[in-house]
Amino acid sequence: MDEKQFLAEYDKRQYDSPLVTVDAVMFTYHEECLKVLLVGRSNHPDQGKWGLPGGFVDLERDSTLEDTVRRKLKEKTGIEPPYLEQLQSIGNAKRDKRGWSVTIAYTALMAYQSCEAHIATVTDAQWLALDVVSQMDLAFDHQAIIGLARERMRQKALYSIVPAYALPEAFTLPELQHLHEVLIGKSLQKKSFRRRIEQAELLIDTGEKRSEGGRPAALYRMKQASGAYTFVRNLED
Amino acid sequence: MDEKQFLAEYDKRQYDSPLVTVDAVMFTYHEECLKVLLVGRSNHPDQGKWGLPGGFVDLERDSTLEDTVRRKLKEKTGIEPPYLEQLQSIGNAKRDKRGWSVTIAYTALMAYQSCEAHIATVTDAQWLALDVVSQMDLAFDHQAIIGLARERMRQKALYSIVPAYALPEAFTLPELQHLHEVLIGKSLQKKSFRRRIEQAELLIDTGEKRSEGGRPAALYRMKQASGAYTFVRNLED
DNA sequence: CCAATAGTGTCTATCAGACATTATCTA
DNA sequence: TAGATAATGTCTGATAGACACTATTGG
Repeated sequence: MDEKQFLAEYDKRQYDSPLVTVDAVMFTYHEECLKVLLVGRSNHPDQGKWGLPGGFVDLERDSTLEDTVRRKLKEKTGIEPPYLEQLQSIGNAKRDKRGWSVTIAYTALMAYQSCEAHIATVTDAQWLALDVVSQMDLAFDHQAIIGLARERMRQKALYSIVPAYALPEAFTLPELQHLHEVLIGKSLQKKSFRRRIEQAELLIDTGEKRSEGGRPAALYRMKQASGAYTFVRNLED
Repeated sequence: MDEKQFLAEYDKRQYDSPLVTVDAVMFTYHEECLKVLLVGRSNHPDQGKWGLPGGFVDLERDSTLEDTVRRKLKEKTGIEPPYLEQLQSIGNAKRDKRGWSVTIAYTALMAYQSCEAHIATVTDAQWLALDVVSQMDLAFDHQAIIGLARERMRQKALYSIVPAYALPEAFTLPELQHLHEVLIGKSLQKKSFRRRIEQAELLIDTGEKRSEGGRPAALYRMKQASGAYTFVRNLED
């Protein structure tokens, strides 16, 4: 039998295969704390619980897994996030009551402001502070997935400025530093923090300032490639 | 309708879902070069081509994705690899002629010697040098997956001694250094390389030596947790 | 002895940590 | 002016790179 004939006769329905979903851990930074986007589940299973935005791949509409995530996130936030990266896939027989299930989990970052208006119009999606979320009973294994995403972001905070995608396009260095401090879980030396960013020329000074009650801080925005930059030397853990 | 009833009536066959496979990029180090384990495909699609070991999740036998990979690798090599880590999932409508397909790709490392005898007994699996493989026409997108795995290992060589899992249990420092050099693609200062490993106390001196024509080199083995250790400062790229 | 390979001594350069000092705003 | 926050100066310590040197084997 040649391949053409094989493919013509192939019917995947005769093989049992796992459920396939994607889930996104969307972080932002607002009011000095890390928040994650949760969605109220309106369907079984785990109806009524909060969980991560995500869902089934639509074989017609999505041509890649990332299409699926972007589509799901756009439904909830109104926009596509400026940072989206695959986190990890979790697949086992127990995580979903409907049966053997695989989820491809993503981490995403966006500014609180860029979807504030959209979120306000819906009741089934909201930003929740991470320390509140960790006390909640979430759907499926979403609590564990959030834990994985958080740990990954913590690592990134040690060797990159990826967390900056959780801020508005223009931000101050003290603001970025505080975000890193929240992620890493300890305070940082501002001199060290500024020095490495300056030296790597990762940010552009917009020339504008923002005042918080003292000396106004310079507003910066990221250069195009800055998300991909990694420092050779990590901040201390 | 309550959840119990929902689950009783749920039939996943009514929803179209992607094919789900796992694939493993198994590296080893032998005769001064990096090799990857390839398997000759005996079935359509891409029958006759070489590809990565892997296959469909067996919903009955496997209770996690990792079970699937370990099972597939054991079939080909006779043993389970000492290092196995999820690499990335690739899912899109085009990568498999049978239709929308997701593969969860893993990177694995093992010593050449530990499956040499088993591999010799089969004709459909063999170790191939990476620079040979890169010229081959492999099944599906496996060439690209190998590229991803290689890049990940290159990164790990800069900040960890994970590559040591591609060596026999006892190995010499010059041997490990050369493996890192092959991965990174440039030569390293032996002083720097030794110093960081010594200082982090990652290896145990077995007391034995191995001679290669000059002064005999000390044989070491990894401590238990050494694979998880990351240096704060990377080797230069 | 020489050739080959393993391993050390030691200097320099880089960069994060620490912390004191200066700058610039508002009330 | 004081209080607050932003930004800089400068010293120390850790560690990677460079490279010369010594050590241990086999001919």
